[in-house]
Amino acid sequence: MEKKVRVRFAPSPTGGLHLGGVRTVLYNYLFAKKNNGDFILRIEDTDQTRFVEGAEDYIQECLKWCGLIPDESPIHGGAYGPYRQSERKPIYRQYAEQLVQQGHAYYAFDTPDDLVTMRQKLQSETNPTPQYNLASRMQMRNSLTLSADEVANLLQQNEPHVIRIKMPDNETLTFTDMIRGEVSFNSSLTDDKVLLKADGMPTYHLAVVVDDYLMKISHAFRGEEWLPNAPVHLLLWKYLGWEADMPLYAHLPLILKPDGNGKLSKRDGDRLGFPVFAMNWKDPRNSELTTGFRELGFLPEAFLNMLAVLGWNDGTEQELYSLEELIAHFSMDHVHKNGAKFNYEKAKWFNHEWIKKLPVSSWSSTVKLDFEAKGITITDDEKFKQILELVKDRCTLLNDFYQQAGFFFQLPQTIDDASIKPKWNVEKAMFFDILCEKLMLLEGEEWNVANIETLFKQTAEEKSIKVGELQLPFRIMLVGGKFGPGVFDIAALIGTKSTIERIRKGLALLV
RNA sequence: GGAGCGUUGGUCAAGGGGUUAAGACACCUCCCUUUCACGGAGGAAUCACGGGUUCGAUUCCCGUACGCUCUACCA
Repeated sequence: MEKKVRVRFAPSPTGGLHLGGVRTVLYNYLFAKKNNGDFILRIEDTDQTRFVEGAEDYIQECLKWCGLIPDESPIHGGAYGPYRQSERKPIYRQYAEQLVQQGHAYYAFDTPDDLVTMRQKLQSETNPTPQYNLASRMQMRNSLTLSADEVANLLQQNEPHVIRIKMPDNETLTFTDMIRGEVSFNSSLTDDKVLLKADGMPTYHLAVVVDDYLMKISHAFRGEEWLPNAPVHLLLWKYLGWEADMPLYAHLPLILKPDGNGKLSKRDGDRLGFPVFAMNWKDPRNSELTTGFRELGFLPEAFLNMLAVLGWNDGTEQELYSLEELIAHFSMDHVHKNGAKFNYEKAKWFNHEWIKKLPVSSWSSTVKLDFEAKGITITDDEKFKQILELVKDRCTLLNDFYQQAGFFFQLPQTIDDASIKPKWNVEKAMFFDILCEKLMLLEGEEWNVANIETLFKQTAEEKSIKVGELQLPFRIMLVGGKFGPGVFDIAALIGTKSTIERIRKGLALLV
């Protein structure tokens, strides 16, 4: 019987959702969609000490912004709930106990101090990080070394304990990774990982296996950092008797820091001046705010597109993909094996391309919000869109529009008169005076780009001044600096009154 | 230290025994534009090293180097 493709989104809510996390979710999503499968959003909150208040909602909001999950929360829906690991505690205990009974796991009563002591005792030049493994387990306080009675007694007395897997001696464990092909490990080299913690919560190792089985997950994608732990998971599937149902694993390459080497971290973003989180994240523990791609003015389309091709491509020259196109083109065998350095310049390029590609109406409301936050009220939406259309070629981020188009709605705050003054003279002042008078005569429909330009050039000719020498002063008077679209376009859009007002203000400043 | 994984221009990368080794970002030059962009034309720049296998390796194999990840009652 063919198994339905079912993948999971399993972010851990320990604060923020970084690029790698979103990309893992994205590949999960693309693969599921491509194969008409389901996906499940599961919250891995097994680590209560790092679990952060509000992070769960944050993760959902990020994924909604990206368009990867529908508006109604999938955490609470679906047939395989509950989806929070903290709500599944009894389930994990049951399987952990089962493993103990089968002899594949054991109770360990060692205190944290005991572990430290063991590590110190065993530490040597050739073994800098001693493990709780077949070499040391028989010297520890566990159900392998204690008598059955003692163990029963300790359990009876609620003595704090964990359940650890008993790694077999010298077995070769092999599995096929969707990206890397056949990978094998020697079981002796992995330690006896804790499966169930003293607080009754499972570790990731137990939880993923149990959840993946119970939720009938067919494919599991996760970061490459999990590869060394795969043998533990493999063994668990085997010991629990579920080997036939084990999902296909894909260990995704890491996203690396742009400079130097190593995994990209939040700190790198702060240090180098770019975001690493999808959205703004305010850590409730210290009120520290980390800016996200969304708030910086990224389009979700661009964000996803950029992430998708950082580690995957379809073998063609295409670089711009919509979500639909990604679904159509995505294939796991084109996912790279090696990590990729994140390049913020390229990320911005993607955003610029998407600003140009998407209709203005699909993002104008976001820009409108930004304008309003900066004190500009938009009353005429049509005109607003017209303006955005005019300046979008020179905007890389949504937040750039304020700089590129704010002057359409308010007089320039400052005038870069230093750029005019060196070449300013009486003749030019007279030109602008005359220009104002002439411009005032243009009424109604006559106030358009072509007429303004003609008038401007005619007047320049009459005064025998080169048009080029007059355009820069005109621009600066209108917008305040050396930026913005064509001067005549600007004049046409801001209207007679405002144009003349700005010229007069400029002239007054240049006297 | 050990294990696993990786290594094509500065970055992202295509290709995968015979190629002028695609393309994109960034960079440089020029054109367009008397702002800045956009757009157009061009340029510089790459197969980590050493051995095999082969008529022929960037491509396959083995080593070496380098990098990364893991080596927790974190995920």
